[in-house]
Amino acid sequence: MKDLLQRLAERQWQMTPQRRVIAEVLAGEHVHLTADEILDRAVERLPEISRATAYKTLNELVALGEVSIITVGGRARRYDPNVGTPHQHLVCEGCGLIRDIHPAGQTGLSLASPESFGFTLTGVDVVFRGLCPDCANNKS
Amino acid sequence: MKDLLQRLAERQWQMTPQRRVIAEVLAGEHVHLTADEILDRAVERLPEISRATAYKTLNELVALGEVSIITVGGRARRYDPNVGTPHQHLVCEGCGLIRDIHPAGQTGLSLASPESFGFTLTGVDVVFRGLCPDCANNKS
DNA sequence: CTGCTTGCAAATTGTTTGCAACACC
DNA sequence: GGTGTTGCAAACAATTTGCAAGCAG
Repeated sequence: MKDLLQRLAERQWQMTPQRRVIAEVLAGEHVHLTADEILDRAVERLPEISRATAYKTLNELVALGEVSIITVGGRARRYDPNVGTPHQHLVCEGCGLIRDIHPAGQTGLSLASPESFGFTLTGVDVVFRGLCPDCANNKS
Repeated sequence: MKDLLQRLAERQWQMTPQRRVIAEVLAGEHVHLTADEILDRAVERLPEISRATAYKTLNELVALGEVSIITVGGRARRYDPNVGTPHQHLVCEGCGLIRDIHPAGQTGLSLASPESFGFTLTGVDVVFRGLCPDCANNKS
């Protein structure tokens, strides 16, 4: 799948320095960051970017469907730029680290119709929880 | 599985009027409420209960492992008293309704070891997203 | 008396919004 | 000049905390 910046260009999304930096931060990291972490990294590259702009940009990317929000326990939302590649998440309950999992086996998790209560299904989120090796060692 | 109040009594959890009301609200509803909704229902039964107490009580129940938090999109956390019975969630993206699903087929969702990055797995959350019949009809 | 629970109010955290200033065609 | 973007500060929402007062053993 194409790069986030490429996809945005194709969609004629108006590019600005602030927006580019946000998109670059999202595309460049393989973990899933909170809005604040994204802002921190964006500020390193472009010190005059403001919090409001970061939030507005992120919300727009979500509205465009180019980024999705994953909420796993913690207080703050995290943003996942990896749409288009179906994947699941593996969350460390110790340190909050989130890894992407690209399932090898059958992904076709679905719901039998008698169980679906008449819902029109649009997606499934799967989150594995556990302890990463580091946290497993440091635990009492 | 036993009732939440029974389990709490067995664990010698100190009972108070406020705590009982919170536990009753949790046990009595089959949907998953936010802290505010729980507080509203608790206030109906016990008007002098305070928000801080509701939060403290909920956090304690979570710490005890008798209630779990589910975070699905929306801003506020929701509390799930239905621990002990493995189940999944079906969330309406229109109105936020959450239903429990007790899977008939394969429950044993697991991770192949080459994919687990050395994590010690403790659980899996599965959330189906879709539109409930009402919201599907009212949609443009 | 001692320890845990409660309630108020204030603090924190995460996110959104109103609005004036700006940049770009 | 009009449309859309930015940044500040203030508003908001959800949750947590400090602390004095209350209750139970």
